[in-house]
Formats: sequence, structure tokens, C-alpha cells
Amino acid sequence: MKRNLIPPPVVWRLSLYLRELQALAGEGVEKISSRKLADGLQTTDAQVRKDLAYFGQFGRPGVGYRVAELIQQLKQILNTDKVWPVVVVGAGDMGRALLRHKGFLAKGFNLVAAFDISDKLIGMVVGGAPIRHLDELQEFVLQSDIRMAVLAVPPQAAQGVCNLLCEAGIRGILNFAPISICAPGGVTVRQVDLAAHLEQLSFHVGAQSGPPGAMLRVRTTRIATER
Amino acid sequence: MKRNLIPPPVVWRLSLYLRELQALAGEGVEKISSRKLADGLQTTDAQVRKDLAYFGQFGRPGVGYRVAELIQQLKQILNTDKVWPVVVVGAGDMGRALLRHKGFLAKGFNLVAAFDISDKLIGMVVGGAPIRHLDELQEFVLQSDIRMAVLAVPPQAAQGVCNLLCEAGIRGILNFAPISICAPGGVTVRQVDLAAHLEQLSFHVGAQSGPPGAMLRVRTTRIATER
DNA sequence: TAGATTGTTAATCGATTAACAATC
DNA sequence: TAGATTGTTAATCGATTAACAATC
Repeated sequence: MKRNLIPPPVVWRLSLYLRELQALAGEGVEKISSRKLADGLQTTDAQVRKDLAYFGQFGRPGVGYRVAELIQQLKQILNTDKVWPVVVVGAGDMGRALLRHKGFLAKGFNLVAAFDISDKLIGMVVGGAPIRHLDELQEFVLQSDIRMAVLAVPPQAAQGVCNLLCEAGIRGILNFAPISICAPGGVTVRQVDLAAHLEQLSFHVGAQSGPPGAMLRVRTTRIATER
Repeated sequence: MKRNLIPPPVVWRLSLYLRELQALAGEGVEKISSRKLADGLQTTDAQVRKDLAYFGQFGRPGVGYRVAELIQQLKQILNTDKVWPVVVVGAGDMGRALLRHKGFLAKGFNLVAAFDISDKLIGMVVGGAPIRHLDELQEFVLQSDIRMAVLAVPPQAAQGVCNLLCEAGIRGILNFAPISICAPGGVTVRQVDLAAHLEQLSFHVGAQSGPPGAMLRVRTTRIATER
């Protein structure tokens, strides 16, 4: 498998192409050119063709790509033509929101169980997945041969849970904790830092404050949260 | 402002540096070299120095960078030295999880209100922010001079809400809907596609399925959700 | 056939890395 | 002073874009 040779931006765009193609399929579109696929995805026809060419020849000159066929090919490439069982570690607000999220399943990911240390959460079933005690994590992962995990724990706990997961044989971790974690070679870690995304926005939006009122009126302490 | 000249990867790493520096400050570290800052952040000392050099001279040869000072500088650059009021549109599971998330405020973002069309949600207060009817969105944004919005609506609704937001003068949108949206020039849109991140993991983790059992045992229909 | 569009190569562009004089 | 580390330039590397012969 010469997966190492493929530039990361290419793999990322594969996901975007797949998403777009699935939307098109939903609209009943049956074939599409690289140009049309590129439009709206802020890329170019050449980029689309070059990206796909890393993996094979999926189109026909003069015609374009068959939508249904390309979807299947991309799923095979991304390994989402089967459904992956995934564990969620941390069943706080973010973890539970992810568990409830309909849509992962259609993309090939089934959040089968969650793990936490809070007695208030353990025993709950959220989005169809039971929340169990963290102590049961490794046994569950090993027994069910789970390969992927979502990490939604507080930053201080992230590295420790990462270690547990890696020991248990997890091969891919999606980390929502705003801290960079280390995993042994062979384990892929992806970081999703929501605050960092907001910072990218504020950088581009610029320094122009709203009227002083808008900036000063904001609360510094939060009102106690309900439900 | 020559912000256009700065490569996007540089701005992104600025957020990572800031996050790391804030963690260091919490540990009481007072000064740090580009090498130490780069370690653990999967980058190099040269990259750190080059990135910072786009914005000025913040270190001292032979010494390094003062942590507290560099934090302040990075906040100024990213425009998070003041707190931005932000609206959340869509108060479903994801929207409410974001509203409850403590930690945005410390990063310079205050989720001041949410908007939805569901009567079940309107009137609730989540994470200190009231959920109001979508009809009130534009007036609120205009009156409070809000510049940034988080979009957490179903994909079909995303473009419509985006249009509303842009009309009301929003300048930055963080889009969680798994669909690519268009906004007029001057409005920055960032996409967060969680399923796409999982796909990147499955690509790297590879095609090796677990034992057939693990793949086949997964549910196809979800059990009705409790909380 | 004529028009459209692919796959692929070569040219351009942009980002990262290496190296080092300047400085604390 | 000697050791460390910066800011910055030049060299390398990698990714995107342009162009076009091949093909439907």
C-alpha cells in the first residue's frame, strides 16, 4: 500500500468530493465533469482530475464521471465502504452531542459506546450508545476489536486516555481536547480545535471592534447553566 | 493591513502556538525557545521563527521568547485580545453542546445568543445564552453589531441562513453543516466537517477490517434516544 | 464528425527547511 | 567570554496550475 506517497491535501479533498457527490446523487444527478465538481468546492477541474489520478482512472474523456460509481470508488479509497465501529471517550456535552448526531452512520461510522468516569452519566444511553465506565474501555476495545476512537475529555485527561487507547490497539483518534497529544507510530491522530477555528475567523474579520457597547457588554462570568 | 500576504498555514499555526503558550503559562513557564515551542507541536524551530517573523520581532537572540509577552502579541495578531460576541444559529445537539462549552470565553469568544425555529427550544437558556426565534436573528445581529456566527443547522438550511447572516453584516462564519456554502467577498467562511475528519482516519487506519463479527455486529437502525 | 472532457506531463507557484551572521 | 538562540536569506521541497494529446 503506497498510501504514504499521497499528499495529505489530496486525501482531504477526497472527502470533500465524496460529500459533494453524495449531495448530487441525492438530487438525482448521474454524471458530472471535473469542472462542475470543482465549482462550489473552491478548487479547479485540473485539481479534481489530478487528485483522482493518484488512485486510478474513474472518468471517461468527453463524458465525465458517473456519480454513483465515483462515490463507490471514493468510499473504497477512504475505507468507508464498510461501517467502522467507533468508541467515544468522554461523555460530556461534546461527547453526547456527537453520540446524538445522526449522520455519522451514513458516512460509515457507528458510535457504538461511550466511556466516562462520572456516575451521573454511566448507564445512560445516548444516541443508541451506552455510556460505560472508563475502566471498561480497554476490555471493550480489545474484545470488539475497535480501531477508531473519538476523544472528548478535558485537556488534562487527553494524553492519559490516548495512552490507554493506543495500548488497547486503537489505530485512529479524533481528538477534540484543545491540547496536542502524542501517540506511537502507526496511530493516526487528528485534532479538532474549535476555538482555533474561531481564531482564524477573528484574524480575517479584523480588529475593527463593533461599537464599544457590543464589546463591553459581553458577560465575563457565565450565568449558571440550565438543563 | 497586509493580511492577504500571509500564508494560511502560518495563521493556523499561530493558533497552535498560542494554545501551547497558554498551557505553558499555566505551568508557570516564563520563557521558551523556538525549539522547545516547536517540540510536541509537530513543527520545527525554524518554522516557528519564520511564522512569527511575518508579524514582527518578538524574541531575543540567546534567550528566546517571554511566554506572557508572546501570548499578548499573538492575541493582538489574531484579534482575540478583546472578547467577540458570537451568535449560534441552530440549537440542535451540536449547537447546544457548543453553547454549553466552557472555554470559548477564555479564548476570546462569547456565545451570546442562539437562534432556532423549534418551539421546543425557543425560550431555553443554554450555557448562559438564550435561544430565540430565527426571525429575530437579523435584528439582533444588526443591533448588537455582531460580526461572527456559528452555523449548526441542517445542511438544507445552511445556505439560507448564511445569506441572512451576510445581509445582517456578519463577517465570519464557522459552518458545522456538512455542505459547502457560499458567502460574498469579505465574509470568511470556515468549514468544520466532523465526518470528513473521521474519513481521514479511516483512510490512514486502512482497510483491515476487524474480525467479521465486529463489522457485522454494528446496528443499522439506531435505538430511540434517551437522555 | 465536432465538441467535450479526460489523464498526464511540464511549468509555475508557494511553503518548508537549512544555514548563518547578529545578538544577547 | 562562550554558549545559546534569534531573525533572515538562500536552497529545497512539495503542491497547484496550465496545457494538450488521447478518447469518448
